[in-house]
Amino acid sequence: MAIKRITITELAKELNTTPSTVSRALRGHECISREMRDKVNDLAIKRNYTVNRLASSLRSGSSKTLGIIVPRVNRDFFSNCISGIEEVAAKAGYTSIICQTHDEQEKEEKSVLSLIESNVAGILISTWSDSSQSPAFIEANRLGIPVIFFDRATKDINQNKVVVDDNLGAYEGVKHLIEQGYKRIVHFAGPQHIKIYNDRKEGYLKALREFNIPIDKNLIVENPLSKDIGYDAILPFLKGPKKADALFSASDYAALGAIIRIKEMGISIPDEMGIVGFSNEMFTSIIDPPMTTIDQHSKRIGNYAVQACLEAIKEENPVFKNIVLSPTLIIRESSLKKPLRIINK
Amino acid sequence: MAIKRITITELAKELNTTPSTVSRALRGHECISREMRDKVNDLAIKRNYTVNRLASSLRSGSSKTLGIIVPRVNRDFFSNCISGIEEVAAKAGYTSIICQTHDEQEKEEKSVLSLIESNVAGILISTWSDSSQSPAFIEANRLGIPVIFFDRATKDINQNKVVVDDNLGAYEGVKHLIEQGYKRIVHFAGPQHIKIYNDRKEGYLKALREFNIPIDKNLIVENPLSKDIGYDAILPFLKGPKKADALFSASDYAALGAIIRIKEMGISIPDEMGIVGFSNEMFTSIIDPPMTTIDQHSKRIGNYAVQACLEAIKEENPVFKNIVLSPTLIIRESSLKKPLRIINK
DNA sequence: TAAAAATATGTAAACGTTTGCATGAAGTAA
DNA sequence: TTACTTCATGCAAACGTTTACATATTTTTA
Repeated sequence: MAIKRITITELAKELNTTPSTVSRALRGHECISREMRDKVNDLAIKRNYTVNRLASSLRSGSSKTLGIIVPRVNRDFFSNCISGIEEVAAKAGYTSIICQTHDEQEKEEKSVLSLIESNVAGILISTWSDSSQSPAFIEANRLGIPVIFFDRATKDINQNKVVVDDNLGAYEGVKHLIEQGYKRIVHFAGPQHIKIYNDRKEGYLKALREFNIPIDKNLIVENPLSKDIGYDAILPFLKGPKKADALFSASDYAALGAIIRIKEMGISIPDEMGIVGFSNEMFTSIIDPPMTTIDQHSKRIGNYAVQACLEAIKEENPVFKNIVLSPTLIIRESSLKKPLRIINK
Repeated sequence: MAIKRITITELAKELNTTPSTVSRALRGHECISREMRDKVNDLAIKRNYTVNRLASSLRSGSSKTLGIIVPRVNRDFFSNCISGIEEVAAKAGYTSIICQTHDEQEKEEKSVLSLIESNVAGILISTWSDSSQSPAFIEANRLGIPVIFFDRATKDINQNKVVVDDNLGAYEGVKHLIEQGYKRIVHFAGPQHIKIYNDRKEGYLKALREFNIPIDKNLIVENPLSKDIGYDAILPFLKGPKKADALFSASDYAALGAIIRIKEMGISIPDEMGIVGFSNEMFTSIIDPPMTTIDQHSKRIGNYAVQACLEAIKEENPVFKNIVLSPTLIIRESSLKKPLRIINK
């Protein structure tokens, strides 16, 4: 069935020249005469020649493929990062392989190894963070394959990172709640071994301290932050001794679950309960009420990450980069107790 | 900087044997003694050996990589298809390269060519449909690279397809609206050169005919079905001579835009206006009111598509497959005018 | 005990490129 | 004319595997 693809050698034969000349002509090597270059290119088009990247990469040792690893592609945040990466990568002639880990560390390890096997030129990863010392990463480092952590970065200083100032974002969000008059603010904190969640919690604490609001550890819930978990986790805070008047969730999804529960209980948002989420997922603007959240400039993160990666690929002795973007608070109805001032759609 | 990776040849030297033996041992060839096999595997692990897939694929001519092309990854429908594909693909030892076209035909062409250059074993694609005769696909066919169209399939009979019965889905959705007592049903139809949108329109017409509801062409709007477009497109039908009492949208996103507008105008859903969307995007269950929509079993589509692909890769003289799944109507509040009977969450 | 069969390993070519070096032709300077 | 450049192309090895075929060793059979 499979017809063999046409090769450089066949083109060469047909033109009574050699593979090396054809190869050089196709890549626009300047030491090939204009006449020969045109002849080769014309025939290549006529014969539907496509380069065999396997052979090309194998010989040249450089692969024009980037690996992207994310927990899952169907989060707006990640798919926007991916768009940001591909945008820049495509311009530089790179293709990308996308892997999903579903937040499983084992899959992350496997993905990295698989990308190494595929000879990627660089790896862009957003996931289990503290794994920068796991065997797969050590191997990537040993082989000189640059690894760029984006969003969820390792604490390790000697790594390339593009992150958002999560601490600042959380601080802004909580400060906003406090300014709106909320006092007992629940915090849905993610797993604390992941740096972003740790930073968000710190930002939460910082805002409370600054406004002299006593810190109540009972208000801090550490959980994996899914919609369903949010739905359950908010319950203890809706009445009884632990009753709170606001929620700052480190994830929009968990906040969503909470909102569903709160509405079911007939509690009013934002009057009785203010809500601030994190990530500016698409749904936050369309639910009822629209949710205040923190935008992380996901696409820009992708842009910067791939730029850093391409630089690291080029440079001989690359220096580790640490790029920090400032997030933006997007205020919507879910946290606007005071008379309405600004609403960003 | 880059340290060269360890090769099969170096393993061979260290064991005083040859590359061929090592190669066979690593792949568990049965003609290698157990003793040798163990020795090789132990050393490979010790030295962090990873196979070089470029070399391997180049030599063997088979690549264990699949190409996936979708309009965009951040649609629940597509990301679920992708999960469905990867699930099965990973089990069979395949990696996948994901490309986004953003609904641009040129990007689709480029993606296909790029996948061919990357020597993928097969291509799974959901996009501009009628391009099955474009140069890139002809080339893929010529090279014997199986192409599986999923969801958005070409009309061309001689192609592999995994689709949902869009006609049936639309029919069920519209029938449901009629049974609820709605009479003037607007249809947001997508671009009609895309088969799925054409089928959905046919399903809409079929239901009307069956219930003897006169077909009013003014109620059919053909547009690219984004949220913003839906927001604008519903306007003419909310008052005046064209006033309608229901919307069947071929896309959840356009329906969402319409809902936002309808609520802004103070019109009640579902009492004054019933809504049915298409695709069961995640947000349809959480907006207010929850939207009735049609689930396409996206993950299953992915499963079937990759199965068909793997079969086509194996077989010598593959037969074209045409798999059709039945969609499921998910009834929620947006279309329940009559006293509530069933609500699927 | 010789021959045949089975088992384990080695040899060398091949996959389609790229690239350092060599070669030949044409042009320029002395 | 000779020698030195410059320009365009060819030669051949290399990238890291896989694999058909050959060889060497052991076991079985007559």
